[in-house]
Amino acid sequence: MVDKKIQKQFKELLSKEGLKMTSARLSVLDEMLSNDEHRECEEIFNALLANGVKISRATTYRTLDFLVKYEYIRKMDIGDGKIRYEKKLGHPRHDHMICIESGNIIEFHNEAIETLQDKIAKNHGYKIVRHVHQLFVKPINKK
Amino acid sequence: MVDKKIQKQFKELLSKEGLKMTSARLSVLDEMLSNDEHRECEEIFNALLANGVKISRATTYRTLDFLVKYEYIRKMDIGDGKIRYEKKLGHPRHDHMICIESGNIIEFHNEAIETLQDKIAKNHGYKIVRHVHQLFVKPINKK
DNA sequence: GTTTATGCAAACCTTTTGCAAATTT
DNA sequence: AAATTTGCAAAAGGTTTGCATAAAC
Repeated sequence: MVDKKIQKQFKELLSKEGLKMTSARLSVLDEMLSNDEHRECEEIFNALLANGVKISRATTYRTLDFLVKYEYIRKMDIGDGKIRYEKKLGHPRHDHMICIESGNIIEFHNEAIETLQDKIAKNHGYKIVRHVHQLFVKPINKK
Repeated sequence: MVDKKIQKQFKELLSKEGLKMTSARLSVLDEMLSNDEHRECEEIFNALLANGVKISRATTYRTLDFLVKYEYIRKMDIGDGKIRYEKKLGHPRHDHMICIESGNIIEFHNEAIETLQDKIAKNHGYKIVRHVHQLFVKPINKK
């Protein structure tokens, strides 16, 4: 179950938009905050059903959108035709390294790269709003 | 029209796979090599039609796949639900900076970042096969 | 009691596919 | 002549949408 404090903030965000706090929305929030995987909507939807939550795919999609908007979660696209969602709240900033053999997703963060990125944007007269940095890798010892 | 040398190499690559050189394939190659934009299949298909090339969407998709495989072009996905293709042959390695206000795509390259990336992968026991690095930016003077 | 949310199924949109007809070698 | 390619339209796959019913305020 979601922490009471978080639940309260969630309700306030919803109200601010004229939206209602429903059990479906709370279930999706709960599901997303208690899992650190990078999952597709379909997987999240199935996890909810498996936990006995009565919800539809449509509501799952709609709620994930809201959670992305308010930065509870992040939407990621590694270009394989599947969109994944991951927990963002209380999760440190990071980028992704994807093993092309196992499909494993490893998180990394490098301050020096971030600094260089900012410099590049600045040199062109821009500032970075967000970025995507993905390394597709394979184990060193393999051919 | 495509350079004779390139056309010959293209034909050889095709033969090597038991594929035939057709006017449709040559037209797509020509269209892709003579344009530096980052375009969707639909835009490329329409450009071909506008140039009087008789081709179908299906063949355009099929040929783009072949061109990606043999590195004449690159497939890119900036996560907006549209897949774009850009010329790769004779085009230097680069990453992308996308202006979220104008949609403009600016290319950049930074050797120091590449070195850091390689180091990160290596530290995890991996080597990089390819990477995606996209900076979503907005002009500095805007709010 | 109003208003918003939900579930369902249909619609969407881009990409892929099966197959008969056309083109290439 | 044999083999591959093409165009067409249908299928696919994931996401969105319209609408009547249900739930929240």
